[in-house]
Amino acid sequence: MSSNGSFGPARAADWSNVRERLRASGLRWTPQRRTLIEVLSRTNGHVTGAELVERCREVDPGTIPSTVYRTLDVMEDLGLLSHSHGADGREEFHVQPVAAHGHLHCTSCGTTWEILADEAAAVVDSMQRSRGFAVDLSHLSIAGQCAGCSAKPAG
Amino acid sequence: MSSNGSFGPARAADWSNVRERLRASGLRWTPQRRTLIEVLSRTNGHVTGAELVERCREVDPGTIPSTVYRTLDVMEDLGLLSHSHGADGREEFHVQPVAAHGHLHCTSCGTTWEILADEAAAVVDSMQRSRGFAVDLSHLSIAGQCAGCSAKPAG
DNA sequence: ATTAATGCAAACGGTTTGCACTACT
DNA sequence: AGTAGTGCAAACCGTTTGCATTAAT
Repeated sequence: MSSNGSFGPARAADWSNVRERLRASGLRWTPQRRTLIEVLSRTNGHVTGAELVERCREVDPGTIPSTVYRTLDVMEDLGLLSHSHGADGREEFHVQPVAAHGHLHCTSCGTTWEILADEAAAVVDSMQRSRGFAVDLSHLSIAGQCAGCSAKPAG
Repeated sequence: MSSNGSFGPARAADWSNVRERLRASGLRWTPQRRTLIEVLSRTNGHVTGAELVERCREVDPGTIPSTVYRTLDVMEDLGLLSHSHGADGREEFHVQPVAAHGHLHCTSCGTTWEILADEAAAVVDSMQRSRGFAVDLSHLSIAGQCAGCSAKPAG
């Protein structure tokens, strides 16, 4: 599936050819899409749809939510994005560039970290063994208490 | 935490004494709460808030959503319920009786299974080791493809 | 008599949809 | 010209909130 076996510094996807990719599918290149791609290209990790709308507005104040969501759909079809649901239940988009990863969410301090493949190996392997279940790392979501918060007296 | 060390047939929580539990906290026993408890008492596993509202309506057609949600809050405070977020991002309530467990969701067929503590040990241990992170099993959510769907040619 | 809880209705927040209009190709 | 995409506004869906009223204690 992935072409590189290691998980070194994640390389960003090639947003520069989205235009051609769209064309190839008979789709179009518009200013609004350009704006979203610009935003996405400097994003790595996860963002909610609402966040993207907001960031697009910084670039183009006239940004319309529905347009953003529709374009996000298209980007997902192109394989440049994927989405899951965050700890608060909101849609959460992942910029594909970074190796597939899950999330670790501390319910005490609210911080979220990424879990890369090697760290998730234990989960992936055990689910495969016990159930024959193929874990989708990019949808893996684990909640609990981080080291810092576990240490504290729990204020 | 749990009084029984094994994970045999999960036994339902004692909903019969909720009334007293409420009283003990200076809270009240009302017909509406009775309805919800009735519904909850024959529920094991996970349900969404909306589902509970609907089931309550089957018992008492006059059920009001806000009342249900408010009572669910109370039940959670009493420790009889917990909640997390399902694959579709909706609130998902868990009837506590069953040992703490996570969820395994097949994105192909939509089925959801429960992951009990022994199965999750690999995850819990590895996160503890690598990050000092204390995984909250009841919020663990893993998505991917189940054995059956992985086997199929992928329709 | 207290005051927790209810019913109602409106608000909310993120996301989706219908449709006439615009603009990419 | 043809049709994908946009803007807009309204709908949606689950959930939350404010407030006057009701009812458990």
